[in-house]
Amino acid sequence: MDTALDGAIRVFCERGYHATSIGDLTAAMRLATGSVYKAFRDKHAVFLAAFERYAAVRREQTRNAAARGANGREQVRHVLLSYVEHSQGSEGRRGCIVVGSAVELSAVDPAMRARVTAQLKTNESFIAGLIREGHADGSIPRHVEADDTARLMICLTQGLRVVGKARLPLNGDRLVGVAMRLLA
Amino acid sequence: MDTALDGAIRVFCERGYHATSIGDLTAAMRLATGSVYKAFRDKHAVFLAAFERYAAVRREQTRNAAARGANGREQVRHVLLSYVEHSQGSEGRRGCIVVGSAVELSAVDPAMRARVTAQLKTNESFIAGLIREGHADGSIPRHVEADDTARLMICLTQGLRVVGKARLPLNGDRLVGVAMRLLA
DNA sequence: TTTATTTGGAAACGATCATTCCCTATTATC
DNA sequence: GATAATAGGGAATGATCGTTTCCAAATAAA
Repeated sequence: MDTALDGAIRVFCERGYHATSIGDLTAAMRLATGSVYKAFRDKHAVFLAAFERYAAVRREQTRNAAARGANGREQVRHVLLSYVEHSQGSEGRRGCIVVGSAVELSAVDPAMRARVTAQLKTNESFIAGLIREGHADGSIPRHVEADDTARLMICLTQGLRVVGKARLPLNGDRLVGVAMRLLA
Repeated sequence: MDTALDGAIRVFCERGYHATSIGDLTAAMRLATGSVYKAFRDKHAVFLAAFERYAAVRREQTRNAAARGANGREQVRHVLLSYVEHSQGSEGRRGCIVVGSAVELSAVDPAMRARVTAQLKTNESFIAGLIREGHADGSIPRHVEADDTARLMICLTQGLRVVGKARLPLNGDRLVGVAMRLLA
């Protein structure tokens, strides 16, 4: 089932919700029409399940990236680097289902909007926590305000996905090098 | 005609391309179906015209915002402030047609992708130019690299539109205050 | 006034969409 | 081994989409 959902994630990321037909879904999930409707109530339910799985995987990937840093500052740096990497290449061109949901659905689908904001806030407070760790371990100056800086970094990460989907090249080292000035 | 296009912009921003039906368009443009097809070849042509007009208006608004600054650094600050303002409130909830096109169409529509990247690059080099002005007038230190910083700021602005569409509150003064550290 | 010409509006069309229904294997139960 | 139950696949269905076509009204020309 997860392998089928991975296929759904792939096609939903690439084309978004409305441009993905049931035919696209059955092809990507390697399931027949009837089987999809046996497992999910409707297309919206497939999208919701794909979103949940995608968000969970991405949360874990972000936490793994942070774990590669030795202090708060380095942890933030690795999170940003991870975001740039995921916004590039084939995955970057495919796109992010969270950004896609925010842009395509949040205006007309309160349930999806709630999940988008939840994911954004989770990541935001995770980054704010890393900044506070940096305060504690001395790697980030105290005058760097955690909450505002974290919200700005969330904007940055979501923007990376947009720019990456438009296929502008993103140099991880240089962009993150510039972004780290926010922690100076 | 421009007033009709403004209606099209409104509905395309809010719902995106695929979720906007011809019925939505005729209502928003205050035109009957036949009249829309008399003025445009098809739905895609309406979207393209709406995109062009939106992009031109936004370019001018961004340049007007920059003109409010007395030096390079202040000009960048006003551009960022302008983006936060446009990403908030009813306009922020409505969304940006450039971001929408990047997310919804750039994967499958090369013509639209080209226009998205053109708009991003135009804004990027505009910001880079402002930073170089700051270099010249002494308001921005020379060690602030213009191109990379400008690209990062483009990511930031596009991310602001995503986060604003998800209806997270954005405090302009505080966010821009944090972002201005990039020019320190 | 009458006749072209143009503009706006609504019904009609084929195509495609999401969804349902039914049939066929396959597995589990007795 | 026979039967019941379940899961998967694909054709049928009603609705909606984008598009076309035709008609009426208004304007300009004669």
